[in-house]
Amino acid sequence: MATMHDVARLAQVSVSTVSYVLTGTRPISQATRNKVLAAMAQLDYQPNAMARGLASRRSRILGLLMPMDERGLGATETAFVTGAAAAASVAGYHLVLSPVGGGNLDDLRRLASQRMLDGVVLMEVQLADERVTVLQEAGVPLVLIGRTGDTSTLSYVDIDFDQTVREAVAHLVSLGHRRIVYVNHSAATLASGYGPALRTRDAFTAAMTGHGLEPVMIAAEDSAAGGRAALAAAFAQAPELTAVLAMNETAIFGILGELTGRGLSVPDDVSVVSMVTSPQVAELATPALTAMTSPGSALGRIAIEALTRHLDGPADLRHQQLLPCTLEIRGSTAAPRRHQPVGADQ
Amino acid sequence: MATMHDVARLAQVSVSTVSYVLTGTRPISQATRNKVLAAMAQLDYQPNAMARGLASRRSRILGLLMPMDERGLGATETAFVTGAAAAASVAGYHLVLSPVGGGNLDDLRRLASQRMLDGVVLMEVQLADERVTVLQEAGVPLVLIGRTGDTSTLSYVDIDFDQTVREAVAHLVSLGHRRIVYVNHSAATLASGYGPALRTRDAFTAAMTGHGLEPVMIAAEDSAAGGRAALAAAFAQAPELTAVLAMNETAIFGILGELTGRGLSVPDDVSVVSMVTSPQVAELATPALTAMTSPGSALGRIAIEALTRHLDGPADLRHQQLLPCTLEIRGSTAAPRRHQPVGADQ
DNA sequence: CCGCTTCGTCGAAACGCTTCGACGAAGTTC
DNA sequence: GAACTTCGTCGAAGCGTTTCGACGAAGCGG
Repeated sequence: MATMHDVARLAQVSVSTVSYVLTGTRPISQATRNKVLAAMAQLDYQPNAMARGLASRRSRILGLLMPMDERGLGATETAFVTGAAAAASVAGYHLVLSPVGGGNLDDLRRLASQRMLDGVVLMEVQLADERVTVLQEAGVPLVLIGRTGDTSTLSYVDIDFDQTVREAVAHLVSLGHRRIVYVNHSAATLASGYGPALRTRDAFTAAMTGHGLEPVMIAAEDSAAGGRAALAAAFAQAPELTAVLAMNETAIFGILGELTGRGLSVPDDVSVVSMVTSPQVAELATPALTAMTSPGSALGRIAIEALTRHLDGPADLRHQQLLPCTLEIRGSTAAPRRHQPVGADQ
Repeated sequence: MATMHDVARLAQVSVSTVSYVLTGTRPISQATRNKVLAAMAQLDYQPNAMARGLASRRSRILGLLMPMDERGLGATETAFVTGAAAAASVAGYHLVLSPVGGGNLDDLRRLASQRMLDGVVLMEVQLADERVTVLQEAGVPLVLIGRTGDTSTLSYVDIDFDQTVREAVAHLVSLGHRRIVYVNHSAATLASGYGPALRTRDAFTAAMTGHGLEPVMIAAEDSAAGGRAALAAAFAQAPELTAVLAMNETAIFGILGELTGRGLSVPDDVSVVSMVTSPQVAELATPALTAMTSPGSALGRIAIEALTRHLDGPADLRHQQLLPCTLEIRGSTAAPRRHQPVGADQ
């Protein structure tokens, strides 16, 4: 494996000149540059990443920190990852995937102090997330996917849950639905401070109230069975419901199954909108689900772009951006079969 | 940030002694070791990964090379990734996610020559895969998930498609099915030399022939529509079919939809087995799919373990292992409604 | 044409670690 | 007790870059 010395010798210049050609840190005459470039090509030279990292104190490696507590990633999280990987590659960075659970803060501290990561994207951020503190103390540049409770000082990208819920509700209301039930994540998830669950809850209340409707909400365990149970609970609480808005990607197939089991047809009897869902999953259902499609890979990409801009550029600006999910109308929503007269829900 | 020099000074020993304490390369007396350890703790010392990598010529970084041609990863591929990430973390390695498509072999060459990766796990291996050659030439230790055509010299982990298909067919046959159709990936995918498609095709032929049955196979595009079309083709070719074995995870929901559309019930009229499927996806269908569950995260884990063993251990053995998918019986298979007399299919 | 900046290049000192050879001090062997 | 080992430690030489100060050679204003 050729080193810079070899290149310098062959091109008959000093090592530093070769370095300047490579990094562009100082002006080099065209003639010299060509000599060096030729020598590099001839020797098939590739700079040694470790040496470069040591000398320059920048590894050109970014970390993607994802908790692995739960069993596997959903389609949305996977999209974060692939989007981030692609963007990092484009920006000339490497992306290391670090499964650091919420528990092992020490591992995180160690990782941050190793000076291997130029910066970090943090996934699945909780409203109060200690990992943020640890990383900030270690002085590692940081971008969140998701938000903490106090968003003032940090860079983040997140889904615009407010806007997303508003659009979903507007879609259903415009079809004529008045009695809409929101199926959220489980009570335990809510209690743990899971941002999306909390924000959509509030957004749903606001959106429904805005339309002069009563917000009905049910918590569902993250499973098909949870979905079935939630739907039963929903009917108990609001027998005349005509539409379900579901945040819980895992539960939604249980909801559909239970609906069919009760002899109700989708969308004729009950309309269903799935929130923060990937098209792939939405297409799996029969009928295909009208869904708020999450901007998954865009989130990953934008997070990485914000991070690299921060690292490469001189400006130290923080980047805060919300992306709404986009409404994709498929077969699971329609006007309610029997039009509910306005006010019938009280 | 404290360096080794700081530790050495505080502990009143030489730098090399500190290094030996850290790496265990040479014997160090207990007294000295304790002094050093105390100094490290007091200074909150973390070794600098880049410096260590440069000096030792081992980065403790592994690469996971996944092509990103297609739109996103399926649940099975995602499981590879998370399994690999977790295993790498356990083994004390970092895992970088490199989206190197089939096209940019130069990128791969560059990556391999940067000496940043101690070893590499290659996903989505084709029967004839140039990436393998490139990596071998660069001298990068390599483990495949999947297999090339010539398996003699390489380390790999793969699904045991033979065994998987055999079990799936045996399950259906034991229920009384005689007329079984295999829905494979698209003709284009077959032609491109996609191993799983080719191996399952052959395995299906063998398994059916072994039972004295005629193997009927259909290629389906990777989409719900592709599944619908495939099922139509299947009925054209074998009107009396009572069971479908589907390799194509994407197409299977189309198959189910088309079945329902034709007024056929699953599993009463037609049984469906999904091959190489994750439980999450299998649970999404109604009824939940009987499936051959892919050992996704185990594959990722084992690949990484084989790689790290090769790197850390002295033995230079190659690791070749096949894992079968496991049959998980859910609601989509049953005995055919009208028992087919033996030999009815000729 | 003299002092000034700018340009292009060089040599050398880091960067923070590993590893090799060396070398006393002890312990062993006859 | 002389001749060897073994043990524990040290100093120094890398590992392959980047980066800083320096320094001739031009280019330029006055």
